[in-house]
Amino acid sequence: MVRAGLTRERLIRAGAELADEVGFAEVTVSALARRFEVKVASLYSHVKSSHDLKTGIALFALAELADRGSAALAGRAGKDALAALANVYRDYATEHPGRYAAAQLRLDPATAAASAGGRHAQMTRAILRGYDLTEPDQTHAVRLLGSVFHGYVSLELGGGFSHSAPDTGETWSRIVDALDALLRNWPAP
Amino acid sequence: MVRAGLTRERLIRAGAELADEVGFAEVTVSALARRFEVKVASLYSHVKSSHDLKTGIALFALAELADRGSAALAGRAGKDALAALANVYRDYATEHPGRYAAAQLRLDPATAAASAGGRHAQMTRAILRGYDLTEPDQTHAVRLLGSVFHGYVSLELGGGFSHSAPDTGETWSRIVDALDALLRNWPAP
DNA sequence: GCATTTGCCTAAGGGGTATAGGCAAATGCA
DNA sequence: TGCATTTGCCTATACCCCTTAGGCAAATGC
Repeated sequence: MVRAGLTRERLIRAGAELADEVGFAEVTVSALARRFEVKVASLYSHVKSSHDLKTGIALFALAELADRGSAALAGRAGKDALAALANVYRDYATEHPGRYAAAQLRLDPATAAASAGGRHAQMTRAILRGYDLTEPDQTHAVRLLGSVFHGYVSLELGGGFSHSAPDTGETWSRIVDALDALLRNWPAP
Repeated sequence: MVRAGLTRERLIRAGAELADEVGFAEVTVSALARRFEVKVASLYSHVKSSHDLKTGIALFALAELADRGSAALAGRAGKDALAALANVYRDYATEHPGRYAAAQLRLDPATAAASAGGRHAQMTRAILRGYDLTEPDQTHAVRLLGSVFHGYVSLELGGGFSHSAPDTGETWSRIVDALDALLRNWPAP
């Protein structure tokens, strides 16, 4: 019988594509086996479990998103950098909703530490170098930016803003304006 | 045989409690049946499906959260109101993580329209009456506040801010300060 | 007190997860 | 090139969750 050439990496990539098509929650070992025209049990030599598969997809998405962020940030500073990173998150979520959802998977501390999660925090910190913030305000601002990016994108993706004017792209760019103004004029405690 | 006295409402309440204990994703018709010491099939006279049960829990949580918001907002305005509503969301998520997760369930448009979702948007709009914003900036601001509240709370709950100083309560109150400053000084387009 | 309704039950089928053990294809080495 | 070993995918099996159909007994209504 001809072998399918399964690999942990191929399974994770295919899982990411499947997530974008049907949603991350619907990514299942069985569905993936069907996609490769292979029996379910065959996948268990390559991934430890369904959870392991999903974790793999999450790490993949986190890294891919961090790569896009780094690329967008190169050569930019200040508001320009802020808008660029903001758009990376929003565009990624639009193009790859399943992967974006995967990136939100709760990871156990050890896995999280080894993930690209730290790169994301570093990118936000890099943007803040264009503004005049010192600790602990810088950390507060990192958390605020993370919250806005994640919150907005997930509400928009979840349909929370649908069917209402003005359009969400307009709001997004005004929010970036507002964040820029806030960072330039961060209130004293 | 003694009847258990099942009711749609009792099932949804118990489902909400179960969600807080084991996580919303682990709320299952089977688990609920075990909790009532009843056979699984018995629940299907009260809820249409597993999805219907989860939707019920989501609507319950959305309404409960809106009630808390209304109560907190009564008699407050300006930054005081802003901080009060912000804390309602954060405290609810801390006390009832499963219900908070349930409130994030994506609802179909008809169900969403009949939910307490609209009350949430109205509460945020009410806060903005204490600031000097006109449309469309008011809508942009509503979306920003929603994004920050939801984003911060879900990142904090997901462990995104863990193991790092300063503590998250401190950041939260500084973020409320920052939002207040931003709303008082919203940038022109 | 009896008929009707209601509530929970048993039975059964379908899909996902996971493990054990088997056979054949690929690989490595003389 | 031929044989032994390793590797990859398979069948079989068991368990859990979801869902529907149909049955019997408790509660309700007249």
